[in-house]
Amino acid sequence: MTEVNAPSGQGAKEPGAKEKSEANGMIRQHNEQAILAAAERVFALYGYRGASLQAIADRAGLPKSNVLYYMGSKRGLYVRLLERMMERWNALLDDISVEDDPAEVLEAFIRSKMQLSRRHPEGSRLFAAEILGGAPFLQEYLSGELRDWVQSRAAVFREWAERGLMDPVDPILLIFLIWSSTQHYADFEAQVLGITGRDELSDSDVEEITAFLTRVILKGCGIRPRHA
Amino acid sequence: MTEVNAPSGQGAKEPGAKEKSEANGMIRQHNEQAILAAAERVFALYGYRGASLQAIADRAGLPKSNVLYYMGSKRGLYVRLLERMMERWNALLDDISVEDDPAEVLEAFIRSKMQLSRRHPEGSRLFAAEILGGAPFLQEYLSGELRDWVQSRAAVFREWAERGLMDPVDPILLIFLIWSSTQHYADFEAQVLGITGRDELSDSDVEEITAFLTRVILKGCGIRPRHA
DNA sequence: TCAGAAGCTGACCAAATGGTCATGGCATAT
DNA sequence: ATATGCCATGACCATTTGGTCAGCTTCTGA
Repeated sequence: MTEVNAPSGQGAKEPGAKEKSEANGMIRQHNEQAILAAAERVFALYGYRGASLQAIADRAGLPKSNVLYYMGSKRGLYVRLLERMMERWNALLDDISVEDDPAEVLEAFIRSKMQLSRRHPEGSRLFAAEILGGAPFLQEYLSGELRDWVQSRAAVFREWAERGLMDPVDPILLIFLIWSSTQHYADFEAQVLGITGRDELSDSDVEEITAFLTRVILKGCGIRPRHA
Repeated sequence: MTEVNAPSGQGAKEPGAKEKSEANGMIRQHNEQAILAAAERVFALYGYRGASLQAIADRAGLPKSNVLYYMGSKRGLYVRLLERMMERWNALLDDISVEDDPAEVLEAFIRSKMQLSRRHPEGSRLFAAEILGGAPFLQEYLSGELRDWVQSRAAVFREWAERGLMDPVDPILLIFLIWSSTQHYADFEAQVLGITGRDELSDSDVEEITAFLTRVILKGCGIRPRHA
């Protein structure tokens, strides 16, 4: 269920997080959204420790107390953002079967991962910062849920290889290759923009990158570009 | 010259950084090394803002004052680490010519980049954290020196493509692909270990990864695996 | 032997940190 | 009107931050 665990200490009471029956005031929803967006940006930029509630509050246009009022604590806010990002991440971990077409599956895989990086660059960077810092909050998720998912996907890839539909490459390394090469365009955006001399990536840039990665990776694994 | 520029403010006097003629005391050298190593780790874990001099001092086994005494300021220490990392990085940006063998060049490229991630994981993560935070200190380097290097390499790749030695893929995207897929094993080490269930990557693991990346990327670009 | 420099560090500082709380505003239901 | 509950926030707190400095020890050269 994508449960994020804190490395120590138990959760404090969080007034804003207790489901509020329903019919949340619009003001509340609006403010919560503003805080979450601001926090995602600030945490992504500075990491968990480097981020300050003051900076988040400023960016959300609210007093610091208000942020605490809604989110309870810095840690709670951070965990909530991580969980939101893990949900997005999980949403594209769809199921596949040995009967599917390798080319189609891998292309969809690359494309949806690329879209995730593009649609939620701040969230992607937040995730990256968390891993970079040793994944103190996500360790359990990584070695649990996510690991299982990777293993099951790897089994399918291996079966494909045995049926001669692709080269017998290490399927886990292949997954890492796809993750890293797509994630790169969110996490290292500053580098990409600096080197290419742009000030942002357009939709067509992203399309081109997706096509490039699909082409090179599929060919590199000996997958014919489309089923007949 | 790999000069790192601060985003604002001018450098303060740094007693420890002024070249000390030569014959630096062994104590000094030892302490400086301890501080640099500790700082690299702490900055990599928590980012620039999240890192505290106290944490660095503790890890180096020295009082906080001593860290300031050697390094002058937090900013100075950080810049120095970035410069050291950029030097290592530059060391593997060797020259190539259109006459070289594509397979050899790309394999060496992948291998040396992989070695960098392996030999200096903390430095790699420090670099990643800097880029993640928008590259406030490295922007100039990225859009200057590094950009030039990329462009010159790209020209060679294009020429190879025209001679039919490789597919006509976008050379810049190819460079990004190699950077991201190798960098991944330093920056996302926590994820890689969590998913594979190991507690560290052995030399043979690294060798296997290098072989995998070389194989897939070369084949993916239509480069025959070795010159005759 | 001794003066001066270099190495080192505890005490201290203003500023910023995450978090608490008493209070005030403002709707709706009585 | 008046009471009730949520919304909102300024004032405040202990702790930690990066950085300074006076004064200590240790080394070096004459």
